[in-house]
Amino acid sequence: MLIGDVARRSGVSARMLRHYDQLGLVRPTGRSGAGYREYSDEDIRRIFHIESLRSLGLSLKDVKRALDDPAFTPAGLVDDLIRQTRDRIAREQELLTRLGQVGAAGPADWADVLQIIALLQALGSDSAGRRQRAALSSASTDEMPVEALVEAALHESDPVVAGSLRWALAQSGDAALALLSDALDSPATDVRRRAAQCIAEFPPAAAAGALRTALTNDDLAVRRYAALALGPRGEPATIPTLIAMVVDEVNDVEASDALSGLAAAPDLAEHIASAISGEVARSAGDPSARRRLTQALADIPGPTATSALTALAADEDRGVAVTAAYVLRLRAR
Amino acid sequence: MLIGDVARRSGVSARMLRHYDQLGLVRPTGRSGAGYREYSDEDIRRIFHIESLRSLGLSLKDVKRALDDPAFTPAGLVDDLIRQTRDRIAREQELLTRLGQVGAAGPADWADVLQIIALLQALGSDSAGRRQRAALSSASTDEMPVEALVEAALHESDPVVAGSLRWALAQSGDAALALLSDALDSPATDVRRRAAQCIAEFPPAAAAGALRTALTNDDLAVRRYAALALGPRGEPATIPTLIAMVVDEVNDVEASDALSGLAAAPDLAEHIASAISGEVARSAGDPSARRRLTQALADIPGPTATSALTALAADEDRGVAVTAAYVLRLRAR
DNA sequence: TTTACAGTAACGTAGCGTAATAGTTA
DNA sequence: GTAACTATTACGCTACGTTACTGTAA
Repeated sequence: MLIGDVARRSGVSARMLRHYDQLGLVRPTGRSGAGYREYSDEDIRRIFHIESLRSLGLSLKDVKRALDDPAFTPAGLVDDLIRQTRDRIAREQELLTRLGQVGAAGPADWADVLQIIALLQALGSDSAGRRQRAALSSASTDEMPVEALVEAALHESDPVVAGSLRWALAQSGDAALALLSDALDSPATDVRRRAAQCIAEFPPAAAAGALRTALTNDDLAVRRYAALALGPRGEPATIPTLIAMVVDEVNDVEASDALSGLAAAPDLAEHIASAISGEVARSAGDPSARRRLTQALADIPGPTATSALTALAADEDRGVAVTAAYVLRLRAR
Repeated sequence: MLIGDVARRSGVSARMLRHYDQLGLVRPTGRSGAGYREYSDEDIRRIFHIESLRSLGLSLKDVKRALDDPAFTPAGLVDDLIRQTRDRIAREQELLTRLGQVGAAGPADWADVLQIIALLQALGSDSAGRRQRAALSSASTDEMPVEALVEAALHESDPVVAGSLRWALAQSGDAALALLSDALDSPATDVRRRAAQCIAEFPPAAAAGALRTALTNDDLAVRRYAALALGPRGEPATIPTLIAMVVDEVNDVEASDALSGLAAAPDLAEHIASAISGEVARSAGDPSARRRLTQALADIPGPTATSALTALAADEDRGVAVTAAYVLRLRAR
């Protein structure tokens, strides 16, 4: 069979068949009088074998060895190919995420692209200082790679850098809020909490929706961040969480402040006071919790708070009793 | 700065810096008296820009355009790069599965590899005939690519080919059984059932363990295959499923046979008979189910079966009553 | 004679590594 | 004088496509 026929039947171009000949991979069995290559059935089988091995990613050189050198076994080579392919895939995946982050930022020109890349590199750096500078500079960038910033903020362990990233994100816009809201349901505890903390630092108007959702999150820490952010905005649904924070001594000062702010509305004040006095009853064995609750009650106006304080003035714990009595004297004026 | 310094500081080889010079990508600002390239700070910035863009996968030609041609914007190109990267990843993934299948078969030489590849190609063919031949020939192969055969068997829709694949797998060995057992918990209904059917056709001794596990599978169809395979082997745990098959008219003849086989043990016979008569009571509105249950009872020896048949001889459905009476006459001899 | 092949030879691709050879600098 | 630079030129690698020019079969 002549080269053109072979090419059509095997799908290998005539050029490549000549190349194979030159490499010694397939020497056509014969030549016609005019020097035309004549391929036998055996040659053609060999061509198919070559294509089979090439489909596994073997180089032409390895194919030649595989077909001609009996000492060359597949054992190690196949494993090698698997490893190399895995490596290539991993690299391509990284490239893809980078490209995705750049693309998501919607750069207008190549200068933007360069800025974004520099930012991404710095955000991924091992040096906290570089990450920090990147976080700060990102806020002054035209096209912020929000996706990458969120990613970085959700995984940043350095508290200073994390703070800068939250600040940078807070400047960014609603796209970041959407991504962060998704992260509230992440399987990783740390990620959920960082997401909540980020959202809490957004301008209140923009973040209110996301925070109200967070208020019912399964994760206690998430609910706490949301309560601390929403409480000062007058959201009554935060009250149970805020009181629990006072009891558990978790950001209890801020929680108390938020509660006293909420108590500016008279009906809420009554509600808060009775909820706190309920907690007092439940804190029988924990005088330090009662002391914090007493201090929280101090800033809640109204008769319910006053009567609760009166009861606390007779508390078995001396510190609690003294504090309550003092607060009562102040309120009397 | 001279080329060596630049190379050390930027990580770009001197060779590449000369190459960039030749391409016009970075023309060093000056030359020394002896013709040495002298790079300015601006040149170095440009080199870093080049490396940044290259890290996104841009070719040198595109990098040059990006840095020099203001009309060339990133808009389309980044999307193109993303698409191309996705394509490459998809291709590499396919290659990886092929390599995995070949590697898992543990070929001793390249002839084995060629055989396996041919098999894989045929198994993936669109022509049922080719798949069928591949399935049949796979059984006579030294190094069976068990992984690929299982994969094929779990997704084969043509019943003839599927049968051949099950047969081929049954010849193979325990590796296939392990893979098939995993597939019993696949999220895809079809896959689970095909796996069960495959396991059921293995030599009973080898498959017993897997089948006993399958007996408690969430999928009813899986439990049925397991019961049909294990029942004739004397496994009492199959009894409820087998009786349910009689009621539901699913392979009820084979199920009845299996039950009568199990009933060779006298205590099991009593158990089966009382279970069946319980089903009879529950089949009040379904005379055809009662008829099948009657026929199943026919082959169960012992007093419980006899008394159940006696009750059925007075069934409101004429067909059931006649059958039961006839069976009772046979048993009387 | 035309047409469709065949042949050889050689260049181009991308991104470099690796010389070989010669001049420069400290 | 020697070591450590630098310069230019050019070949090699991979797996082909393409082109140019020439020869052959039907």
